Amino acid sequence: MSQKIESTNLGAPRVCPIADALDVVGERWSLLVLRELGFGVHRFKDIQINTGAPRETLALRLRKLEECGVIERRRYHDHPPRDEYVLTARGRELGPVLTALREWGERISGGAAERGPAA
Amino acid sequence: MSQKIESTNLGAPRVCPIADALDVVGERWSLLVLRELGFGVHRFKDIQINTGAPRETLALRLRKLEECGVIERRRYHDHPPRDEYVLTARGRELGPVLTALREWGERISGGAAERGPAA
DNA sequence: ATTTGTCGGTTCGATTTTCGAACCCACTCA
DNA sequence: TGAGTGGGTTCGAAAATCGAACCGACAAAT
Repeated sequence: MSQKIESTNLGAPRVCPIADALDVVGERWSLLVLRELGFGVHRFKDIQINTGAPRETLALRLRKLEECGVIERRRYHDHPPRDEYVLTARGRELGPVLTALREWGERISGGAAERGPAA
Repeated sequence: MSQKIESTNLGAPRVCPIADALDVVGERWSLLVLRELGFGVHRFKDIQINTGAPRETLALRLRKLEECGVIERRRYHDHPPRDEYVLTARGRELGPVLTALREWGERISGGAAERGPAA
């Protein structure tokens, strides 16, 4: 971040791909959901326990991520209908975000690193 | 993300550096604030306009980021007291997160890339 | 000299989001 | 048969965010 960018005060919020990305994955729990999928955890109950997300919020997040093409559902049981969730190619492209967050998080907590998704 | 990780259901949310990182920067507006500082925008009013954050929320975020050692205040005027905000070394280490988000955001929106902070 | 405008907040009620408890139904298992 | 599981949904409570208004110390305009 040594590159200096002119401040841009256009009187309106800056239009920026970072903001676009955060519109999709910036809500509470979304990135942790994606972390779990990357770890190979795909079922609602498991995602819910591992992230700590409340079930309704998790259901909302999964729905939104699916609508945005980041994840998709796969039926693993028909009676009753049971879906698991997997990353799409687009979702997998968020790997570098998660990796960067993990590396920064390791620095600030200085704790034991947990094996995470490789970029 | 080709590496397969065993699911871990310990009955409690997973302890993970990603979650630690999101505790610091995962709140609404925080990463956009850091984006602005990386762009060389340091003053409250400018950050506020460029991010679109409401002023109270922005004040809260700046305070928290300062407490977490991600940013610091610098006095640029004494009467009245006026501070601007700069990234600490720790804050600059979030560059890869912002870069990864930008790159992903560019993919999903397919729009014109805006010059952003270099990692 | 006076008035208006700017800045960086703070205050506060309204709105939105998140949360936790309870409920639902279709199964599976003891 | 009754208890448990899974993936939700419902709903009121709690928390977070928001937008409007206010504040005081200046600076700029008149």
